[in-house]
Amino acid sequence: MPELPEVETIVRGLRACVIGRSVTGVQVLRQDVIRGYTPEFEEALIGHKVEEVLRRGKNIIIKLDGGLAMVVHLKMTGQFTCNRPEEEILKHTHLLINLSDGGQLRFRDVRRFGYVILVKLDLLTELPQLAAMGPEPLEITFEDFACRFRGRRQCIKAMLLNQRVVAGLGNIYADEALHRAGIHPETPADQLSEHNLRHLFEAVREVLSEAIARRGSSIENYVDAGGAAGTFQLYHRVYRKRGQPCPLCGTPIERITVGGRGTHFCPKCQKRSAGLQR
DNA sequence: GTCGATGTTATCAA
DNA sequence: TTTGATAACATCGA
Repeated sequence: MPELPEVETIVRGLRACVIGRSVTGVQVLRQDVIRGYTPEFEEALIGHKVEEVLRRGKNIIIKLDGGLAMVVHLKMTGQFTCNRPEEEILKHTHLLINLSDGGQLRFRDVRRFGYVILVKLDLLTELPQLAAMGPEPLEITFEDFACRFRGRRQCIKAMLLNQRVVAGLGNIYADEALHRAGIHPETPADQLSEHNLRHLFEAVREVLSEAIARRGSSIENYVDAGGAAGTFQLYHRVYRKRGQPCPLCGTPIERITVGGRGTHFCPKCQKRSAGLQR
């Protein structure tokens, strides 16, 4: 479940081991993880040098010379690591990319929801999933953030998960941010006060920044580019903590379903009428 | 052995 | 327009 902090951690790790290296070999072990795969995929990559590694929302973007870009989405269980070629190739590894310094990039995904796309650089911004994506929460002003929620009736948790509203939040950080902001996840967005929106904005930025500093949350599969787990799961306050005491008030955390997703919250700290408080 | 839950997103139906 | 269900898939625990 790599969300913004996990993908950011991977991207930072990747930069150190791929920038300036060229692709010397490509092995596709499972074609169906390469979106729009053609037999030219391997050939198209070979000989090209990595110039830049970027993150946009939960997407990894690897820019190569010759006007080429590789977009990777890890969805739920994807891993993107930089290895030594002699390391054991774990089950569910679908793509190997050899680099000119002897390193080897590996894409592994148990459930195969994730994917890799190769596009021409000038078509990158036209990829639908990138073109429609909302702003980066760590790069926008409060006003940019707030105006995306005002006047919308949908419940706030569902909106936070919508990548077209704000990029990069997933189930973990949506739940954690709402708890920090003291907002019930089912609150319709248009019922949030300005104070609520302000607090939510700060909470989102705070939880994402802290999670990046702790190299992400490792719940099931997530590892960074070097294969190491993150530590922010040790600081979760509500996510997957049903029945455990709220760190603020001691009330047992509850779990409900919102927008089809498991949702964790403190019934005392996150009242539905949050907008009327304070 | 079966069933449900897991979490992301595109797609389709209402 | 919006919302909700479903499918893609493997694994784990009850």
